[in-house]
Amino acid sequence: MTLKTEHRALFEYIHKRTPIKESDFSNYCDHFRIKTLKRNEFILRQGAHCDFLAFVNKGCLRLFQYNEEGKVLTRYFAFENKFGTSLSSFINQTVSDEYIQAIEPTELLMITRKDFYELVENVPEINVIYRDILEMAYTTTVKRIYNFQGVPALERLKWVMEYQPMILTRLPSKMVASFLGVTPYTLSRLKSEL
Amino acid sequence: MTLKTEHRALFEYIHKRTPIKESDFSNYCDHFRIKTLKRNEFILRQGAHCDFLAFVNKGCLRLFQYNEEGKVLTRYFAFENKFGTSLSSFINQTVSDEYIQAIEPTELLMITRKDFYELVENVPEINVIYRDILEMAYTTTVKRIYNFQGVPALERLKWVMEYQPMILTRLPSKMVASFLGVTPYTLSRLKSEL
DNA sequence: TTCAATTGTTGCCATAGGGCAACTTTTACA
DNA sequence: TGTAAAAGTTGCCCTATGGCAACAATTGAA
Repeated sequence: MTLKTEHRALFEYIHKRTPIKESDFSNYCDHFRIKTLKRNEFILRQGAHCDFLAFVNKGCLRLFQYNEEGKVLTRYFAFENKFGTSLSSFINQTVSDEYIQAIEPTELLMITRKDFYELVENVPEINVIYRDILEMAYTTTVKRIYNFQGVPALERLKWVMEYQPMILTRLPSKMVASFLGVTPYTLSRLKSEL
Repeated sequence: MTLKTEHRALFEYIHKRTPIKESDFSNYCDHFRIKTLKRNEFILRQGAHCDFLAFVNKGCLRLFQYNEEGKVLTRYFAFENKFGTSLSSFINQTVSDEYIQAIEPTELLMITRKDFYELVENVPEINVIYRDILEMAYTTTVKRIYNFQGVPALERLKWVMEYQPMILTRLPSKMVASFLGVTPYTLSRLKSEL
């Protein structure tokens, strides 16, 4: 039995991080169900419980929240071959402060929290993958803190240009600004300084 | 056999989070060795590998790094009953960007990375504790990002006053400023606006 | 393909926070 | 416990970024 096309990228993702046989993967990969989203469609809103984990096959997810003054604060973009979830809510089964939205027409593989934790307990490769997700999420956020604390906006922009160019090429500038923690006016001005 | 005084607080910490018998804990608690630090003493420097996890019995640790211009960026203070380590380095066995320093005369329980991961594999309670540490580290850093991205300095100060008052009462103002991401001048001015 | 709606740019001024200097207060340890 | 060094405060001015308004460019749905 051969793998469905839709599960191919996820298999490669896992295979890159830990030894895994395609035949084993195919035993449980149907827990990851395909879901397509239109541009701007939400899969999580503030106040809801995040009970899923999503792997991006195609398209892009944005994680953000609103601050007290109603300003949009963008924390993360998940492009192809990345996982997206509101991890704090997913882990602790608490209400989410964050929204998750598709920015482009998007195809996801989604697994429920319950199914995922069952795989984490019973499938060593998924256990490794979960550890990997947690570690990456953590190290990414720590880098981001140091960035906001000690790096001026123009340098943050240059960093994104170098290491995450898709953020600039695929997303509206308004969202890039929100990700960088500046207004669209300022981003526009920073660009002209490059 | 009764628990040594030095292991009491760690036992309580674990006990609060997961069922555990004192007699079981005493089987492996000697992996956590006591270490005392003088004020300002370092236990980790940038460029070293962080191969330990420290539980603070008494005193306070500061985690920080320098940015390109040499400015001190403080990320976290670990007071009594908190764990401190440079988690990215600890997890990935990479070189640390961070320093860890005692701010007060400090008493720690330290366990090596090797011993700790052995306990994580073999002792269910320690496995739970490790998951807990990762989750808290992650959710703390995410909150901090949203703080820097969308909350003005005066509000950040008020937040610390309410939720982490020890930062203000026990630490020099210079370090508080660095933690808040402002200069000591600005912190001094913010205080007069309260 | 068009055109209303959204997004991006830029001039102008406002504001938050930075940095220096001078001064005061606190601290540490001889 | 005296004193030098460090830390904290404040006046003054500077810089980075914010916010409004007017305009230009782009977009997407009919």
